[in-house]
Amino acid sequence: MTTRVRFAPSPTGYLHIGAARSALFNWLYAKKTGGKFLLRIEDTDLQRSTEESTRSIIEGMEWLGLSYDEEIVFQSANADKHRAAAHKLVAQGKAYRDFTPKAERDDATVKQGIAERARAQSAEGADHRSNPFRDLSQEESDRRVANGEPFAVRLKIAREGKTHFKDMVFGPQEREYAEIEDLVLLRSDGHPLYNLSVVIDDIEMGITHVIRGQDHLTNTHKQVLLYQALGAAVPQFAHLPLILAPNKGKLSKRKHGEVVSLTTYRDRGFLPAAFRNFLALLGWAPADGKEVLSLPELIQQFSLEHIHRSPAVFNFQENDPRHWTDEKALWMNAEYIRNLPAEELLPAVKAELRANKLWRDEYDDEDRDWLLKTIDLIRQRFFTLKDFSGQGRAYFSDDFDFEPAAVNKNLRKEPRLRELLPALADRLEQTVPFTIETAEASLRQFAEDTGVKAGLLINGSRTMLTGQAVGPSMFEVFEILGQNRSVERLRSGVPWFDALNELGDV
RNA sequence: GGCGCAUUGGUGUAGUUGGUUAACACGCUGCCCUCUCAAGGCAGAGAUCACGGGUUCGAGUCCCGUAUGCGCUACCA
Repeated sequence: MTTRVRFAPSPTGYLHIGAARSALFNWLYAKKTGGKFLLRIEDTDLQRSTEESTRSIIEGMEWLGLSYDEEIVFQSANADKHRAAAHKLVAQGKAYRDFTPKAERDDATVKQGIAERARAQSAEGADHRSNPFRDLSQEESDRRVANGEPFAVRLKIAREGKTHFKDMVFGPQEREYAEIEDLVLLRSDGHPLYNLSVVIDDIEMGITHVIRGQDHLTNTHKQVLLYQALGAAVPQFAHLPLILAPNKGKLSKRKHGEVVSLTTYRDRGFLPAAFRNFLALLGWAPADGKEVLSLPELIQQFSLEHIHRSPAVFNFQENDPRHWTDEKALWMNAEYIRNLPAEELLPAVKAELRANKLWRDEYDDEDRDWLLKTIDLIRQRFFTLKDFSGQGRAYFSDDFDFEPAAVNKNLRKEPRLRELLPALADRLEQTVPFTIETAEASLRQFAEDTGVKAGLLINGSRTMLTGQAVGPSMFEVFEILGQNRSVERLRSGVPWFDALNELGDV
């Protein structure tokens, strides 16, 4: 039988990284087993669901490269089927109508309400099967319906027994029926509820493996009961450990902001492959310990058996721009930027340069080789795609900023540089041909002639040419920037040297 | 309140059926390289394997309890 898995987000916000990881694991499992990966949008909560959110989920998945098979299923379109199934269960005596008036609940205090109700019930000796309408006669029930009395539909769970299922991650699970209440399938306004909808849709879609967050682990028992009542085959389940915030609390938008949104990583210069690789390592580890994995390797290595059971902490420090997200994610991205074949990195760099008006059409043809060489040179020190337009700006434009700290350290400290640098420019202008080797030879000779350390000139040049204190080997920069631009930039400094001194300490 | 799940250095993880100094990656420190900063190489700090009992010749690995965290317990999803 072909594996069929699904990712079933509710479109009530952007794509959360935890959800993105669920999608990834489902997708990987489908690829691994040669099965299908389906997408179902659980938009039954009309109040909170938005089309915009649906779009962003799809975009996020596209960005991660998680393509889905078959048409997207919108759960709201199946509401009639869900209702029909519930009514059929009533007709079969497997569910019953509950005419108890609906209790209003306050979202903010539900948890508290649950605990209080539980305490009250156990105090008066009531159990989950105490509903007075559970054993109402068919005639009486029909009479009330004919009278127009509103009712919810609840699943009728046997008093004795237990449910079992074997979770592929958490192992064998069982639960006493006594622990499970007669769950509501249909609200009194006819609206189908989550557990019913999920089960009906999963059956309908032929889902063979349900891979989802651990928050659904205990609810799975209810769903197993539903599969059985419906006479359907129970799929395999695999629950994934949750992803927690640094304080081991819940990772939420409200509390943690954009760091939990997948789009943030796209917008801040992550390579999808890098983030995907990082995400795969949250709660799962390859058998051989090799962590940087290409997509084929990831698929090949992936297995549900190597997912572990304890929650993963997503480590980041709010209010610290340097550690705004997990350091390993940042490292992974740098790793990809550094090691991907330059050709493969090119499209992402192009998009970044374009967005910052640094792209020139020549990069597509006659200057393509130069571009590739430049990318290769500067990427060694980069962490995100943003660095190509930030730190790397001077390679693509003459209009770049000087880092105050760099100017301070490499230019201002040595007043002689205001004469030395233009003189060096003269020397380099006469260096023909102009290559890494000849530029180095000329500069070193010039240093010797003028009696200064080569390092002084090198570091000064770096800041003059790139605005930065750090960067690639200077002689390679000379060559990449070319003789004209190098010479020009070395000379351009004199006027603002003075201006800078007026600024005082930076 | 009840039920469930988890607990290996700061973080992510490896530790297949209990057996010598608890492994890897990120991060951190130092050194080397060097024109800077990375990368890379080398070295190092950091874990009484949550705690307490047990079983055993021997436990991170098995059992019981405790604590802590998380999840579920809704006419939310």
